[in-house]
Amino acid sequence: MTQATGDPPAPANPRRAEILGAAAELFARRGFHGVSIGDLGRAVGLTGPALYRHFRGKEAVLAEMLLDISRRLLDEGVRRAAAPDPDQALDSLIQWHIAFALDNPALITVHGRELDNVPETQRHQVRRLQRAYVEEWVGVLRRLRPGDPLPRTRAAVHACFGLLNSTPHSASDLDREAMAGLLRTMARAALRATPPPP
Amino acid sequence: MTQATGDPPAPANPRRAEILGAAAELFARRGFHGVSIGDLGRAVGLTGPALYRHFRGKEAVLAEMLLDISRRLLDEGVRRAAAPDPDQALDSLIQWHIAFALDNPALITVHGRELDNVPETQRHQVRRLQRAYVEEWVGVLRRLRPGDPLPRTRAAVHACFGLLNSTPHSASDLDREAMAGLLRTMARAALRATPPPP
DNA sequence: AGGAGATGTTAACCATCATTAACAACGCCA
DNA sequence: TGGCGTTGTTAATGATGGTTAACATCTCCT
Repeated sequence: MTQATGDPPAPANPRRAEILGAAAELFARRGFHGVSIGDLGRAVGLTGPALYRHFRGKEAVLAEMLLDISRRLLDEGVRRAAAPDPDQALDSLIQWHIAFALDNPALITVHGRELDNVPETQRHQVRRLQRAYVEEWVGVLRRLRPGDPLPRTRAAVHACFGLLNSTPHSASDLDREAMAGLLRTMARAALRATPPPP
Repeated sequence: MTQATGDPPAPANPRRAEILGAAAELFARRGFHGVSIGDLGRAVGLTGPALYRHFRGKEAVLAEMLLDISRRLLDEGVRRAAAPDPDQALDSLIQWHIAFALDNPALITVHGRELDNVPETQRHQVRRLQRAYVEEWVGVLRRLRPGDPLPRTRAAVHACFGLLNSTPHSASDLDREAMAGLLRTMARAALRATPPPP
């Protein structure tokens, strides 16, 4: 027994998950504004308005999607960054991010592109989570590059994300294992390279 | 005297350039479908329909923009890749791409995101130009990593573009020179790293 | 059996949008 | 001076979109 109000259900509903999955693919391919509610329903075998039984609206789908991604990235990121040896922590973070990007190319794409279309309150939450995730990386990296000025360390992390998140745009001629190995090698080298003097 | 048909002018019109510049910013920030023709006109101090005096339509603006970017990247890319020493050629390519990305963050963003919204015929042209640009890099890199299987070299180039194109998403706490130096160091290291055995 | 809640559907609404039509001002050359 | 091409404007048009309303099923619990 859920409440009798017109509010969409909060619990983990299989339909909700199905819609979120289809929305990820569509948003990634055509952009948030390029996907209609009709497209979205059709992608899961429904008509457009059926969507309102599960979400408050189109923006709510995006918001929940981005919140979910950001939380998943951060949760595991915190765990991996906690390794005592910064070398191991960094490598563990890199492998985590690569696995996530290879497993969820559409999510990574949307995560990087559509934040502006999330309603304000939730946009702030997503931003906080994203920042926190970046800071996990920055914290580990700072132990490896002690003299590096903080803004540059942060910029290096962002650049590294750009590298790792390029996965969805590579035509993917490589099988998963080869791609993961390549990205890992490149990311490690990029982050360990000695930057020019400040 | 141009022709009396309703066709928009082809020559380098200052208004056209102004519109293209404003469109780049808007498309980068809100996505192609998130920008209306009214927004576009307003951004250059006109009303929406005035745009049709200069372009055949909204898609034509995007098409011309992407064609222009792709051509500029490729033209200079060919020039730089021609350096006899592959080491120098690679470094020259890296610095060219960094300069372009730092000077035109909006263009780089749109270039990477909106290809699907270009009408078919021109989309094919853009794709050809993009591929050709990638192949310039691949050609240089192959001389530096002779044993590397081709698909992996290509994937490495795509990943490197991801790294370099991350510029617009970094909050840019770094001044231009510092950012350029950082990206150059990271890109060089990433591309020179020895990948795992195939 | 029956009633309630969950989950769909179709029809209706209003806003927005891309595009075109009709009309106005300005500059330039014959 | 007169007319034509250029570059604007506002008004109209037709399509599409997000959202809501009204109505239909189905399931499940009593």
